[in-house]
Amino acid sequence: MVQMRRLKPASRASNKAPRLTQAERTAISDGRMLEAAMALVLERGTHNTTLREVGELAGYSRGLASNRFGSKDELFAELIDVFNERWKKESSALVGSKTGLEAFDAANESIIDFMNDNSDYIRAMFILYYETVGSSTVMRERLAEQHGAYRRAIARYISQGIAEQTIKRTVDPTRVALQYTSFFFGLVYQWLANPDAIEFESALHDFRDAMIQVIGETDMAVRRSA
Amino acid sequence: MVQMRRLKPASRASNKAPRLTQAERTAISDGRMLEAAMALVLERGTHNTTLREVGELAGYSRGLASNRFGSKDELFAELIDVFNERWKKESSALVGSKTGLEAFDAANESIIDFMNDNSDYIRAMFILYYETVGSSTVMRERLAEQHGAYRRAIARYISQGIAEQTIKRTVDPTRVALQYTSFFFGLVYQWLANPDAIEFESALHDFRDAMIQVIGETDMAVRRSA
DNA sequence: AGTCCACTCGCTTGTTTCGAGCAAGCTAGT
DNA sequence: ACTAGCTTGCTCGAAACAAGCGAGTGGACT
Repeated sequence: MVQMRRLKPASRASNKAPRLTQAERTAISDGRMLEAAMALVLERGTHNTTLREVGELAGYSRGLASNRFGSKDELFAELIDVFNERWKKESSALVGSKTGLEAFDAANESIIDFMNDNSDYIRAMFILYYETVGSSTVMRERLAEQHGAYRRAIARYISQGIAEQTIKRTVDPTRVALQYTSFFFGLVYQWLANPDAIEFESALHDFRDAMIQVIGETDMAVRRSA
Repeated sequence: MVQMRRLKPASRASNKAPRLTQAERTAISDGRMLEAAMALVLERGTHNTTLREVGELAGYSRGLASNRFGSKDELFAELIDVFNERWKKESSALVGSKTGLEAFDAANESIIDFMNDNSDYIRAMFILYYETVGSSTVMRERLAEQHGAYRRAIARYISQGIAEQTIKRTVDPTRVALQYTSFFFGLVYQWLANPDAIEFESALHDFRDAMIQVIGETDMAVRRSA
């Protein structure tokens, strides 16, 4: 059970006036509520989280979450957007200007890094991802859009790898991309259901190696360099 | 929108007395309600399906679904159990007494068959599977149990394959099993989000071939027959 | 063997509780 | 005084539970 202590509400009565703009104020309360929502989703899933709890855990009233986000669905959509933003930033920081196989490996490692540092974050994110799949068409379309983006990103790395002759030219990038994303989503799914049973990092490395063994140019079928 | 016509309630006033036991009676109404629940989940997801609708679509009253299953969660748990039962039957029919690589391929094909014949069924089943992952601990444990069973089954086929020398003896069955189940769950997940983007059958075949290329004895790295 | 009563059990209906969502109201800064 | 962030009041609907209804059944008594 999450301790329902109310966080101090935005310290408005501070001695030196913080001098905030309106946008900054709402950003603070929104942030607090999103954080609270994440904690609650982690603990009980979206289903058993109420907007009342979100508002109160964030240090506000019963109704604020409703008032700001309009609906539960929109709150969670917002959460997913925040997650995606942060993920994209993390990933592109590690991939940088790399291309092809190198970029692919960097992306792979960025997932592992992100996972190690923010496993709760990731957990909540994917709970949202998976629960959304049975929702309204609107939500599902956004999800499909995201999935497509992942697949395209991977496919691009593979194409580059072919151009750079680190990957066999007989390989179909979109098929490989689908294999990779499928493996990844499925791995996370099983990890969510039973974290103890899944060795996340080594599973990803194993899969990467197996994949390169199939799609890499023969002299490339080596262990990734640490 | 599902047409909300009430099905004829169990024809008790039949001319030749059906002479049913209590257990048979409840089995009929339970079955009708599970069927209704499936249809509604398919159409709107678990979220937007009410117990009232389930009962009424099945041809009964507002409250029966509640009365029988106790809670929404338990109804869906029951649905999952029914699905699993049917799946297991289908699968073991095709696997039969096969072992090793043959059994693995048969299992793979059974999925494809089941998919082609009952895609709605599967769809509903996995919506439930994925939505459950963020639920209460009890539910998640059942899910974890299921996942573990799948992994163990695949691992057994791999082990047999090693014994039969169709699969390299350097292969770790549990790792390969995890790769396979991950791929499968992730593929279904993306298919749920966007059925049009995913070519289910060929994706499974592709993956199977890639896997065998890695784990099969060199002379085994051939296309599956048919 | 036939009649009747009481009981069982599948199903319904009444009711409570609680969450989502909306609207109107309040209040601290400008 | 006005704006804008936040709260409170309220309505609607779903879940869950309890009490009730009624058809069919078994047992007792004649």
